[in-house]
Amino acid sequence: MAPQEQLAALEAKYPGSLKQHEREGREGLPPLHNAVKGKACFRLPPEPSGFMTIGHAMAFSINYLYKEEYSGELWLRFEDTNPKKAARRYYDSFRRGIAWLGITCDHEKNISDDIDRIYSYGRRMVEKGEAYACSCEPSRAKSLRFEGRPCEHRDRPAGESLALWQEMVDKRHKEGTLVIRLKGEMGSADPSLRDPNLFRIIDHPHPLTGDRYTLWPTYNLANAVEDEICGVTHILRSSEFQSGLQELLRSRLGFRPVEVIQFSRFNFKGAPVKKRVLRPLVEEGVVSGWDDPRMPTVDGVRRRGIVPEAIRQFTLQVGYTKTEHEYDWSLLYAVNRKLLDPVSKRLFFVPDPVEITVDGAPDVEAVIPYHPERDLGTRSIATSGRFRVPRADLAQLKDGEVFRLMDLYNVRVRSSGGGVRAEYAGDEIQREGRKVQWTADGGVPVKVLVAGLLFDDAGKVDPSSLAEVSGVAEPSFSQLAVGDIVQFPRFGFCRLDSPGTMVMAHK
RNA sequence: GCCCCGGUGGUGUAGCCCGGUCAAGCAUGUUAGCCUCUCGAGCUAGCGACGCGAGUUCAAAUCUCGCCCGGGGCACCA
Repeated sequence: MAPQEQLAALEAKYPGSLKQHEREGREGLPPLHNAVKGKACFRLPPEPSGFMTIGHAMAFSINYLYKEEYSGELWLRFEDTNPKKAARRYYDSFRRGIAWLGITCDHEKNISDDIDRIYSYGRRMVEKGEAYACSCEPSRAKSLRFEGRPCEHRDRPAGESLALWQEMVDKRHKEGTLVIRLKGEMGSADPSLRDPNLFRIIDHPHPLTGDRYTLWPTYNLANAVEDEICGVTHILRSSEFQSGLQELLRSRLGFRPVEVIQFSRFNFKGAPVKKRVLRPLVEEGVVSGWDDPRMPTVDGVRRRGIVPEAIRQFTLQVGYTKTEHEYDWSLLYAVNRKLLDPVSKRLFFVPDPVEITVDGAPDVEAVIPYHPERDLGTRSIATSGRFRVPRADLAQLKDGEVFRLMDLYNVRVRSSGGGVRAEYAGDEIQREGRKVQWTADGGVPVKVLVAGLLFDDAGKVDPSSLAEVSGVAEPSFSQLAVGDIVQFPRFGFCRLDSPGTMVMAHK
């Protein structure tokens, strides 16, 4: 049967089966369940115990994008319930990174501001016998939990637990001796519901509240309470946070339900965002700091010339899924390049320069536009026959071959290899033939840092992943301000990191 | 060990809920060509994927079951 006949037969036997499906690719992020325009509320929940990573940036962007889409509210809420880990410089890192991304939050708070409020919920649960004070050794509690068996403290009278609670609040117990546990579901198949800890004593000054509290709520309780207080309607977070326990806590505390959407962590190839992996690199000096251009931190990618809009667009493109993924940097680079290309000045840069003298060269003042298509202005460069060109280009030229000094004139090589002599060969533009960048007198020495992958395919740290290229740039280079991004043609897009030092973003 | 959640080209995703023009779209990557005073941008063409097995069905990426593989959780971390 011919294809047409087959289709006709199928349609006759199963009417309607062949109706064309609309192939509408998803535009932007998928719609949210139960999100009402003007009533949705989201949160950015960083723990101020490390620097902001690009993973945070993407997760935050998702929340922000939704907040915008639904005209909702957005909280920046520091999850600082572990005084041993929180530090002021990390709060700042997040504030800085969020501002850089162009994310505006409607409210900002720290959980440590609300400890008294969280206490009142805790106290109520203890009073009602829904939570109890437990003095088991951690290892014992753990193995009982593993087996799904309760300890003797579980049946302690509520009054007794309440007295202990008050003593804990009053700092009359030592760290590690007593905790408050939820009377959860000891027989549950989900081990996280088996009487988890709600409060524990941490005798360590907090960067914001000092020594005011030593009894601290654990993450799950603090979150359940805070999401209620903040009026959060939608939680979008990565999947290392399991939701079962918070749901249980919300229902025990009589809180309204919240939509929870989990997605897997945003990993980039060769640069894991886990603090556990990143911290040793800093401490052992493998990288120069948290803002090393190889680091997947916000400070790191900013230094190498990734622009905030690129992170936003990239996030929108890849969206979020529960699939494990490892983004190839080229995906981000492509987005960044499209943003940078139309607005970046082109500046001549000669890596590994070698001098040539052009015999018979006219004295020319070249006026060259900063961009081949856009009007980004021009610069003029005076020349008088002495140039520096890339060694690699010169090495590939045969004796007698003609090449072009870009935007200037043609030159014939006189001796090959390390040849330093050449002669003027007209200025008519030739379609074929090599075009090389050059600098004349007045070139500026420039160092370019080129970031590679911190970890190789085997997962081993590559200490030589930051390459350095030395060269010379044209005089207008010295007019750049730190933070400016330009393209060195045939080399790559680079950002001025400090006077005389560029960091390459990508080709 | 127990509990969740996943598996579509090299990479990232769309499609899966509601089976059919899906011999699978898009982006990135890569190859070739065009264009270009850049190896950038732009344009054209090519390459490349439904984890495995069984079942249901006229028809399975899509539904069912089993298996395999991966991630996360089970902290006095968040």
